[in-house]
Amino acid sequence: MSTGAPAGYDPHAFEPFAVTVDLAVFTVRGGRLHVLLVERGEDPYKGHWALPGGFVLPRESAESAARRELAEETGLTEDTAGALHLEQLRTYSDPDRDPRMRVVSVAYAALVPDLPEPRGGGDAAGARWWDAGALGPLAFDHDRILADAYDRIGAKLEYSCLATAFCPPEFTLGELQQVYETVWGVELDRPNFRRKVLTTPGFVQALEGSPRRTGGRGKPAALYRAGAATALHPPLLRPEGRST
Amino acid sequence: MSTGAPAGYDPHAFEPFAVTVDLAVFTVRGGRLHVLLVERGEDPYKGHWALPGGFVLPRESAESAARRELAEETGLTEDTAGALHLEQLRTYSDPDRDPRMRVVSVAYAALVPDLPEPRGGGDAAGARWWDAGALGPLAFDHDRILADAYDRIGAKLEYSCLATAFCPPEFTLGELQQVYETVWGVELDRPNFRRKVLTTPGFVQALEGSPRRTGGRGKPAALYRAGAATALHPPLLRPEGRST
DNA sequence: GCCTTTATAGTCAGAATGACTATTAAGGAG
DNA sequence: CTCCTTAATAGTCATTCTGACTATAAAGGC
Repeated sequence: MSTGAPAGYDPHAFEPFAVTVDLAVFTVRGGRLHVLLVERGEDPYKGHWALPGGFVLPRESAESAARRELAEETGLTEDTAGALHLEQLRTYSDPDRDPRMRVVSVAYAALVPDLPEPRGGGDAAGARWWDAGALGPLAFDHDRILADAYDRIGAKLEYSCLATAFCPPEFTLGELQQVYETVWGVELDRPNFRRKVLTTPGFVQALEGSPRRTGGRGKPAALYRAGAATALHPPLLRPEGRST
Repeated sequence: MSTGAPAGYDPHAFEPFAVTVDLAVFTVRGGRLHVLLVERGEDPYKGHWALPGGFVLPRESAESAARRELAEETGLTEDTAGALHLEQLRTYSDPDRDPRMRVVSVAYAALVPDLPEPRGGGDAAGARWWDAGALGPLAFDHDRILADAYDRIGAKLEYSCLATAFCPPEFTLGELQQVYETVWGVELDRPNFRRKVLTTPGFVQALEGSPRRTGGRGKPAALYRAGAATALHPPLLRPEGRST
């Protein structure tokens, strides 16, 4: 706000706003994009699945609330997953988006590497990963939030180094390419992808002594870790059109 | 929100959140980027300049509130400026960002063509355009919001057709180029800019009968209006690095 | 009529990309 | 052990896109 409260504004005068966060937590497992959802144990939308989230506490910022919720739902903290990427998406404020009261929700997208199945901690009845491809309707306006989140990360892969956030600390270029192919739903040419990634300074960084990942079916692949760069110049454009 | 209020959650139990909108309204005039600011008439920050904005009313969305405030401050509605572009930026929720109470603010960026000086309508003591280059410190965290807004529109010019929102309904390619040069603070090669814009389908649309803008100093320029496209493929990249 | 200014047309080399082919190095089947 | 399959890696080549230019056209000012 800015122009000052209306003269005589009383914070308690009318039904107040509640402020919450909603999280679209994505991961790539088995060549499919997955989203973390929790099952609602109460009305409204009892039995439906929803994005994890919760109230912003009186003395915390929305981002702190998002990190707290993320830790509660996934058991992850900044330490356990250094690559954790949390990004504010946008805020949803339709007056009727929650039938119980006026709730304004700040949505975040989080990208995590493949994780173990979430422990059922927190207040959620159950939490599990769902294939993002085929989801039944979610509670509240979460379908819309999820669609916006999906658009955002797809677009962001084009001009940022974000894809490494989906990978474990050490990864092969094939795994990185898998991330792009999974999120975009397209196939990329392997040599071209490789050239692009390796000629972009700071995108990835070869591991010392060039260890290789063996045990797979083909020629062992070199290992890399995420580089220092955050932006991609020029961008790595999707074969077709874009959104946003 | 999503997981349900904590059992027994009472909306009136603690100091509630107020939800506001803040607007970074940009225009290009005289080859300089300008921002609309209002002077605060009350403490805190009395006498400082701030982004226009105000409370979200109990039955309206943040976007409606933003449009309402924008109309109040500029005298513009959707009708008067068809090209008006309003875009949600992000939400600022630091617990101490307003010393009076807990205020969560949804920030929007608006792009408008060159407008007459704003009438002093609304509750603001005074409102005027400021050169975005050299601004004194603003009230609250508005310096930060403004910086974020600036980053966003600069980045968005690269991959969207947004620049036309700064132009009047009919414009020349020179004027469009001026927008890019002003926002990015760089000089662009005129023939190359022209080539890029004209070969991007749907970016601009030549006016029927190819009228020309005369009265200027050089050869009269052809007039265009904004095309149907919203995204730029491939993008029009800035000469140097980017942000966000 | 010059001169300045701006719009517009066109050229040319380098960079980046898309579509390929070839080679290397593993595991698995026989 | 040897062939076969699989995947990683190394190149090639043509096309597209871009940046840096030069040239021409059409206005106003003197």
